Amino acid sequence: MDVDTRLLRYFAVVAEEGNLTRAAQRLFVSQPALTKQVKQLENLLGVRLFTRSRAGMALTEPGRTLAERVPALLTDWDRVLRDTKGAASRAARVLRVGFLASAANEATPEIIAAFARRRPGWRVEMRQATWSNPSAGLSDSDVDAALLRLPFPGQENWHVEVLLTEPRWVALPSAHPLAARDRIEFRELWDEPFVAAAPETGWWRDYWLATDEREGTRPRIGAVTDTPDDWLSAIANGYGIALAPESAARFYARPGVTYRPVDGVTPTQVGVAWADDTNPVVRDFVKCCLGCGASGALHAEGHQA
Amino acid sequence: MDVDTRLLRYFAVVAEEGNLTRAAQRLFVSQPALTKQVKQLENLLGVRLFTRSRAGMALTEPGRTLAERVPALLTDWDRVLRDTKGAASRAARVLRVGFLASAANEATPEIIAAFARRRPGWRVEMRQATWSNPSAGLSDSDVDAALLRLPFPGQENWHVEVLLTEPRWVALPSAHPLAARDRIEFRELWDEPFVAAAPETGWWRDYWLATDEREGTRPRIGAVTDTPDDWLSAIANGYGIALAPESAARFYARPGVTYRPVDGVTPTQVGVAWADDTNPVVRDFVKCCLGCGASGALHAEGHQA
DNA sequence: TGCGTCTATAACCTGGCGGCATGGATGTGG
DNA sequence: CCACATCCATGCCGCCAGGTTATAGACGCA
Repeated sequence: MDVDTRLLRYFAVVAEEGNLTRAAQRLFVSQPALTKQVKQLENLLGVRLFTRSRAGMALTEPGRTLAERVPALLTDWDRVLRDTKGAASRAARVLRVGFLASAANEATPEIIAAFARRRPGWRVEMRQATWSNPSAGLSDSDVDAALLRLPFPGQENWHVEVLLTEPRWVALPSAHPLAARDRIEFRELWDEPFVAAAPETGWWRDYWLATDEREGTRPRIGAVTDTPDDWLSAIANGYGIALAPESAARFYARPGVTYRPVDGVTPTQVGVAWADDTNPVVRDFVKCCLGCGASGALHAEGHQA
Repeated sequence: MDVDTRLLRYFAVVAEEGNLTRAAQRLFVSQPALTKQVKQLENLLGVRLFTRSRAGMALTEPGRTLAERVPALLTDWDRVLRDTKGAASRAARVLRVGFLASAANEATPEIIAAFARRRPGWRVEMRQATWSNPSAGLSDSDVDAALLRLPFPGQENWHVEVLLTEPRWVALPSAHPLAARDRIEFRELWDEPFVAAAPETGWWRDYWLATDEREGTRPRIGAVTDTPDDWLSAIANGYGIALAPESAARFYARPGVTYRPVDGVTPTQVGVAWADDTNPVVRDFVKCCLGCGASGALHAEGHQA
């Protein structure tokens, strides 16, 4: 009897949530689709897994049995997936490193060089990820390690080391009145339209909208972008403003976009994350990040700030 | 990253077989369909799993990694499936027993009665299976135990106890010339058209065509049926003849169909099979089968034979 | 009585799976 | 040397299953 792991994921979330509507939101599918999928799983097994009521979905006895064991199945599968993809890159002597645009910085070339010295014969393959993939391929085991902005969704599932911390600034259209100012209070930006990440990124989106630091004020969304290019264009074209790491001022300078320091938002960090702590090659890479990354990045920053 | 277990099953068979064409036959799908599925799995993982050549499909290094671990994943899933369905029947105090039509006999009611005495409060739910499901639901964990004709495909995967042995006879249209005879040599039937089970039943079909006892002569197929009713009709209408257990002469007597003893074919057995040997209720049922089943069945047989 | 909060149903669109027929590459035997 | 057998790949088509939006139905609450 065959099942798609998607069905099992869906089931697990509904079981945990006890509520179709909320589960559907978490899974980024419509509620009717979830209804159908749950029903299909029940038909497939020939077992009623939930008792429905207007209060929500409550597990039946066999439903509980299933719910207890599905998570292990799914993590087993993830593990096999990782090993398989890992075997491919190991065979090719390639270390796959994902990164979010904003997480690569002056230190990155140095890290790669250091790794090359430490592991001759190996090649680093850098893969840039879009915002809609906030773990930069880690969650699909598409990469062995990732350079990321912290915090990121699912951070607790991986090994993470912080590489550097820097303040968040704001990127605005150069014509914007506030662009003339030297420093800006975040409170002054509450009513501005923001250029945001896709909704599927969950609280990652919220983090860069700083929803926690708005005292309840709802952010206005002026545009949704998925890559640095789109993002810069959207800002330059006046669709909105956006928070960005200080280093973006150097890496993503563009006519029409001005970066300014902001007071009143927490700083952001760059970190390296990886899944398999038993892989010596990955550990070497992490060491390179920590070694030259920390000093190198700080050095560069001190230089240019 | 979601996968259907079907993909994994397909992959496992191709990996084991090393040959798409043969794997497709084993899986009862067309070879192009398999090609596509294997390719899809490779695309999904972003990993080349096989190296193709005219010699067949050879696993790559990552392919080997995957092939080593997929069987365990699949059996884990089967296990969870069994536990979930089992939880449902346990909660309802129902013992689900599958049976192939020809495996139920005079002893069956007695077995059920004995079980009812041993487990008051429990109910036995008898589920008749079609020929296309030779394990009578055991393979999908749809039943806790099954009364089957031995041997059956996948027999080695389950616990099995033999309940009785009986010769195979032949069922023929009453108008058939051989119906006038008292005994028939199997060799005389080699050229007759047979009423057979569906091809998907693999060697189960062959067993009832007695292909092993034809010294290479290809059986002729006159009709394919899935249930006793169809089967009887097909024979009565002269589409073909068929081997059948001796007891069928009593249980499936019908005008137009005559049963005759056959020499030169191995006898057949009825057995009880079950998956979960740790389930005390199932063990009780098996005991009932062995206790009253053996004596009862033999008794009844002696009576009527 | 009307509203908010659940889940279920209906109608529709699309993509993927499976089947058949066929192509292309490559050894093998008459 | 050519016809054939044996592999895997491709093209085309029918069908089903998944997703979406809109809406219905059940029920508690103000």
